[in-house]
Amino acid sequence: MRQNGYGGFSYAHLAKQAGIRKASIHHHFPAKADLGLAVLDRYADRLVTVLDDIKATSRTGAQSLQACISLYRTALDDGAAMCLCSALAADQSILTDPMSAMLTRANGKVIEWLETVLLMGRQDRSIVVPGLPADDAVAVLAQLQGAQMLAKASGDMAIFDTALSSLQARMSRS
Amino acid sequence: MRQNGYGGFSYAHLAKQAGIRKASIHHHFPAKADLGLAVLDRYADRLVTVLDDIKATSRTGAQSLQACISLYRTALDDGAAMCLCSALAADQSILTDPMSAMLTRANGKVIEWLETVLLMGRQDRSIVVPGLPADDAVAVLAQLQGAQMLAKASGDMAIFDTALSSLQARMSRS
DNA sequence: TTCTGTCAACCTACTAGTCGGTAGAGGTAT
DNA sequence: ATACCTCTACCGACTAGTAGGTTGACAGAA
Repeated sequence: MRQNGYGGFSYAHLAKQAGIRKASIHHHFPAKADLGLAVLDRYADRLVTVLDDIKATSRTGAQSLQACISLYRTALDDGAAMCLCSALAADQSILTDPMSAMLTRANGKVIEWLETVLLMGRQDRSIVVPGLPADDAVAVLAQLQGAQMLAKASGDMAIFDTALSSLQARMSRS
Repeated sequence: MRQNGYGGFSYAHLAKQAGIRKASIHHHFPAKADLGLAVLDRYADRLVTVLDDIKATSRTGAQSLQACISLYRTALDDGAAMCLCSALAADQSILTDPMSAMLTRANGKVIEWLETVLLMGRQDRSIVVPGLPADDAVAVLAQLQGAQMLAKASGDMAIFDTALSSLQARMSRS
């Protein structure tokens, strides 16, 4: 799903990779939407866990944000994939309502996390936050996801870091 | 293509909307990739034209950038669609090489335009440009495309403006 | 121990429908 | 006559999804 989007992967393709038959997947996930929802649910859970781990082991807000950026760069996987939330956004028109709602919730969780990190960074003077942290958090997520898209589209991973240059400029080295 | 991506639209769907048969489209565009390339080519041309028009009728860099933001907001079409370059990025894995190359070129054109606008804005003091305009242009495009994605994913168009808050903060009112 | 029933997991084989693409007939305007 | 365009009818491959059978592990009773 992260490589080809929601409409771009099939039970047949999945079955071949897993070494089982299509029907066996249908046994566990009757409809494609069930599988999609389960994958997104697990993804959102894991993402929150990783982000919370980052915050727990970082001393400054900038350190947290830097680790988050690295996470999104790694998720690019040399242009093969992107963050699931970005990949699903493009296929939003074919998503079921539960999936669409969970996608919004997942994005919301990341935005919340970014907001706390920006607040922390403002307090410890490691990040420059011009406006409301709640608004800026949305802007940062947009820049992260947009950077992934530009890098994936061109196949040039260096674009990812360039697209985050204005964000890096707001952070102090540590 | 802007609504459902490259893999998400079909000759059958297109034929029904156009009121002709599938085969007639194949007469003009033998393969789907031919149609995709033609659409992207025309899109890139028109985009450049519109952007140049904007620059010609704007007095300051900020005015140009503001008009560009409006353009991307309009392109969202209440969450139904997004910029073709963003829509294609998600389907990058199924794009033919010519399409992929043209996508990169199209993004490059926009980045070039943004760079000149940022330079202008820096000169007339209407935009704050922290680092290299060439790098910042990539960052701005990432933020624009990311803002579209977040807004489309949630169905809430207000998210688009929120995601551009940090960009707006760098521009002077006019 | 051994028989029996239950259950999840998996399989083969199939459905209806869609995908991109093709062959060739027929119409139409120059 | 000859391009040019649109059509009907079709192809093989693929899509999600279903029906029904096989396997093996486990639980309880004789």
